[in-house]
Amino acid sequence: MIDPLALYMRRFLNFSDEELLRFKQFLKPTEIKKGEYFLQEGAICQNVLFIEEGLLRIYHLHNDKEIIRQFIFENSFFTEYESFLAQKPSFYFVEALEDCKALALHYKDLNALYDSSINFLRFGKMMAENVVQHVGHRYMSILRDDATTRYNNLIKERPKVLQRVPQYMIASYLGITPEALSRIRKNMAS
Amino acid sequence: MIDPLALYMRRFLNFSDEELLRFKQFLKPTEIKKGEYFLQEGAICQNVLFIEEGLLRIYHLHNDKEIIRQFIFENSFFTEYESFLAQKPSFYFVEALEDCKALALHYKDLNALYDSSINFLRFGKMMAENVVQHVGHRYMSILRDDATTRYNNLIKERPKVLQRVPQYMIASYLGITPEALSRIRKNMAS
DNA sequence: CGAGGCCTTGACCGCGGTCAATGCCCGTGG
DNA sequence: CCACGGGCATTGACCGCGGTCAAGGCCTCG
Repeated sequence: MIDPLALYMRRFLNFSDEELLRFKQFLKPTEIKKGEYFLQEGAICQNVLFIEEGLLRIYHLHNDKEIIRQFIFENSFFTEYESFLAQKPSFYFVEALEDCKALALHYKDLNALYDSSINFLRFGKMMAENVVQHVGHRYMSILRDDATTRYNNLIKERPKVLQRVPQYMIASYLGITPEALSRIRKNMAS
Repeated sequence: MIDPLALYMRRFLNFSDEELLRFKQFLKPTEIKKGEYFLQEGAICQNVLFIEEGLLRIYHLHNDKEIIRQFIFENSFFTEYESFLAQKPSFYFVEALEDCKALALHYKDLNALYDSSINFLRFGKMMAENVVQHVGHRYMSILRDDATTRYNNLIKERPKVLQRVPQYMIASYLGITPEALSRIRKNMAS
């Protein structure tokens, strides 16, 4: 039987069946319908998600403008680190762009897992290190590349985004306006 | 006796004296003179540093232009995560802007420490999570704020940088040219 | 058929980049 | 002690990328 969660986790560490079973005991199946929020600004992020189906976006509101930080697809873990780790109010919104099925792991349960087995701690460390690399890339890309280059990189590296996310959100993710993205696409066609 | 390293580490976890001693056994005192490199592009980052004195910068070379990613001051840990974790060639240079005294911890020794005590693993996880937050902030700041705002934030949040780093490097760190920073400063005076 | 959301297009503007000239500071050597 | 040179900051002129505002077209859905 297919078990995307086990597959995912074993790509990083070879967890025993017993460990995976223990891990899964804490997971709570959750549905987030399109347009609903997993997290709102001001709320404390209590859970890590493993997304089985669907698509989320995390964005920040600044002067009534949305700045999209990331799109999160199925078969990956997600949490709003800043709020989750410090258990303090978040500056971000996390909204479902498609109907989502996910497994939620609560803050206290995760910490219990960390204390129960060194492998979970290793895994948590690896997840954080992964995020460091990913955000680091995007940070340098913004400093280094113009908008057209960033759009081309997105096409190459995450084509799924183009297919499943409306253009004005992609623009926000790239750090430009919908008008600018429209012009970039026009210029690329010629 | 003052022990900045112990102070630093105990701000995160209460390590026992025995643990700290074990940790320190692996540290190798290192000097990096102003202008010398801790890491060059293409080399593999073999060490984590704890910087006791001095100041480093990490930058990337793109079309003969330096893009400064970070300044690293005394009393903090540093490594080039991407190269260090995967033990693969780095895209960055790490250069001393002032004479540095540092303690170097080798890749294999760090991993031995991770295996020897869960506290070191916890600490490593916290360091990574710290970087996530920090880089995350800077990422959002670039998307959200114009250059003047970013400069003002730097003044507020890291005034030491202004005192110890030449202006054209600050400009690079902010993602603008020296000329642009000069104009910003001029406008702020009036 | 009408309404609203999204994409496109055009006109205009401003932030920041580029290039070149100038000034300033400071270390070095005649 | 002064002259020179090199590195850094500043200033001005000009330009282009991307933002802003407004209008128009297209789709979907009620």
